[in-house]
Amino acid sequence: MRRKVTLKQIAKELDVSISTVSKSLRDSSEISEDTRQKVQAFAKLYNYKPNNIALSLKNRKSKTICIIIPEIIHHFFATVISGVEHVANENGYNVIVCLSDESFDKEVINLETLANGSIDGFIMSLSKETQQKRDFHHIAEVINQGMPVVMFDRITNDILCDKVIIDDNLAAFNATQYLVDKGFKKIGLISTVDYVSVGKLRTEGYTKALKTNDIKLDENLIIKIEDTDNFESQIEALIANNELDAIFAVNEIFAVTAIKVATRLGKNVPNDISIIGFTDGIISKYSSPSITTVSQNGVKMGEKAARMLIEKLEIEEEDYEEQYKTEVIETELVERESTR
Amino acid sequence: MRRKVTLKQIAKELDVSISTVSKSLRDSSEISEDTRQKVQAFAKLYNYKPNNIALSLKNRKSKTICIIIPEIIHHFFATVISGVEHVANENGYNVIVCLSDESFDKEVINLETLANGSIDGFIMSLSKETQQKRDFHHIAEVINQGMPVVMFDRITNDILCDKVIIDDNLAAFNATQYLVDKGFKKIGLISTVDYVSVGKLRTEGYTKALKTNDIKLDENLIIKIEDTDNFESQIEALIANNELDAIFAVNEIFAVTAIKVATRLGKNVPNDISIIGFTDGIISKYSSPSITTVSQNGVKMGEKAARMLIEKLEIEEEDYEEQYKTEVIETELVERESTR
DNA sequence: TATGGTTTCGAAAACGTTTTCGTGTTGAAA
DNA sequence: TTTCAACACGAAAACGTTTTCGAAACCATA
Repeated sequence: MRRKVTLKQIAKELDVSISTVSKSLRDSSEISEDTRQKVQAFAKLYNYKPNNIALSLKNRKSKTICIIIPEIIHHFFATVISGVEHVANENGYNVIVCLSDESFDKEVINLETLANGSIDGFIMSLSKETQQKRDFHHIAEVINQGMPVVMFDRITNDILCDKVIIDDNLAAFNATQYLVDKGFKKIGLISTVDYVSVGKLRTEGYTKALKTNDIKLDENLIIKIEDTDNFESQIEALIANNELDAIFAVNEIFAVTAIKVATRLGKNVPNDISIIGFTDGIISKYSSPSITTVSQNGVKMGEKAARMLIEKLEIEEEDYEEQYKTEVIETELVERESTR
Repeated sequence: MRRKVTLKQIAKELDVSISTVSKSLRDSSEISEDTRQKVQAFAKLYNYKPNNIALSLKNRKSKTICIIIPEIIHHFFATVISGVEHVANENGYNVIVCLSDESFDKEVINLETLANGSIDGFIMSLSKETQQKRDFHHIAEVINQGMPVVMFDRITNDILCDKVIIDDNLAAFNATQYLVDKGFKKIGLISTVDYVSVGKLRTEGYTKALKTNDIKLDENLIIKIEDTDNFESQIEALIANNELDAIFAVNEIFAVTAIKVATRLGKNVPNDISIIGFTDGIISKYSSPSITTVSQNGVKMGEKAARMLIEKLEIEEEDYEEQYKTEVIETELVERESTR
């Protein structure tokens, strides 16, 4: 076992100073060709690599960014990570992944433990609990300490920072309009409780679309799911008690469950009932029938968020001006088999 | 904007030495009750938090571990991350996630850039390319530098280190046996090319089960998929050209695709053909019919791997003895609707 | 020989901690 | 008054870098 070699050891071995070694390795013109080569050869032989931690301390930047997400199991978040990762790596950054598990406390802890030099900036999507409590002081604090934060997808307007979102409202509007255009009038909505920002926005898009088309809003056709455990019965009630033409579900799981329940109730998808989902994940693709859905490109969101963050990080201190952007990523309606 | 406060600043402000401040904050008995309270009050007021990087440099450990996986989009790997993350956090460690994208080069780069002080140890699953090349020098190197590595799922016997796996061979055997017990004789296999370690092992389990039951191995019933892009046609050929009773697929995607293709070919699953998958992911659960599958508990694997790594990390240098374990995580056959 | 300019290198500070060791001050005991 | 422990604190080293600045050493020119 060979421990990592340091500048000091090389210096001692070659009987020169640490500075000389450092400069030689960085091809400084201060050093004679002779010693430079000698040092470089030795360093190569012993496979010298500068210690990242020491560099971080010296430079006061870690070249690491942190992404905090509510759940990694969500395919959407996984794709975001993947986008962040690629852009980060391209620019010489590492990525620390933290999971809040939809918990406010874990979110706070994650921010606190990492905002002490370990990382240069955050990319995050709010936990459900945080959105419910509307308590964002922890985020305000790190921003106040001069650490850039980029929020994506589940954001809040109470915090000023860079953001990357999709136009949930518009996307939901378009999805609903798509169903209306097909001639459907009784369109159900499977959404989440309102404190989940995206759920609320998508609900608004749905209602707006109905209103635009002079379709009367029927509260009975709307369910807002809180608990992710036993929502199947709620969906079953929705479908069984109403003669629906179509359903708009605000995520994949709800959509695929709706298909399953409908089928079980003897309704054929899409012939008897059309179903549209949100998020173009693995489920939508591989479900039978495959699901028509609003595609929110997670990879693109991640890439964008990472780019925005890194841009902020690389601005010289002096040139810094407080100015925040909100980028909207285009969504797309992917037509598949669950609608006719 | 308030920059982070350091010991030095507190010391200057309170007109004491840095040592005094440090000791006060760590409740050292060397310091008088008086100054201790004064310092602590001041530190609290200015929200002092020790700089992690400085601590890392001092302690020569970063309290961070890195997990390298081939793809984050894979639900299985996402669950592993989640397991690693929880155990790591419980023990005060952070997790850096790196993606190799199934590329040898990226794997090498990831190892190299992080093995310089940034992290204390690795948890990894080999990329396809690495398994194909059978080149593991990069891993041997970091281990040789004294950095603990735990491999999981896609491992190699060429490297000595802690490992956590499932018994792929046995699990595949059991899955196949399950089909045999149902009375099926013509059982197809949808596997991956042999250099993917788990694919090979699962193929072996399949053949062993057939042999054990005196069923003649028919090479025509086996396909090994290399390219993940257009495998659907291969599966279609398999099903169309053979009168299969059942299929064993070595992953979810293959299984769900088999269902889709079979259905398209007019065969009912499970009445005409039974299908069994591997990995209890989101697809198996939400597919219709839902898929009977071998559940490999990713969370458990991640937890186990993290525990093994951290255990190695916390051993005192002196007590260290080179000794490696391979932990086998139990698998389970989850019966669902795709088999009868 | 004196001057001055290169070339080549090293000392030291800095990043922010922790910890060891030394030292001055106090109070009490002799 | 002297001595000695206990107490309270500070200086400095260490972790591994980079970089500034100063200083030898050398050479060439006047």
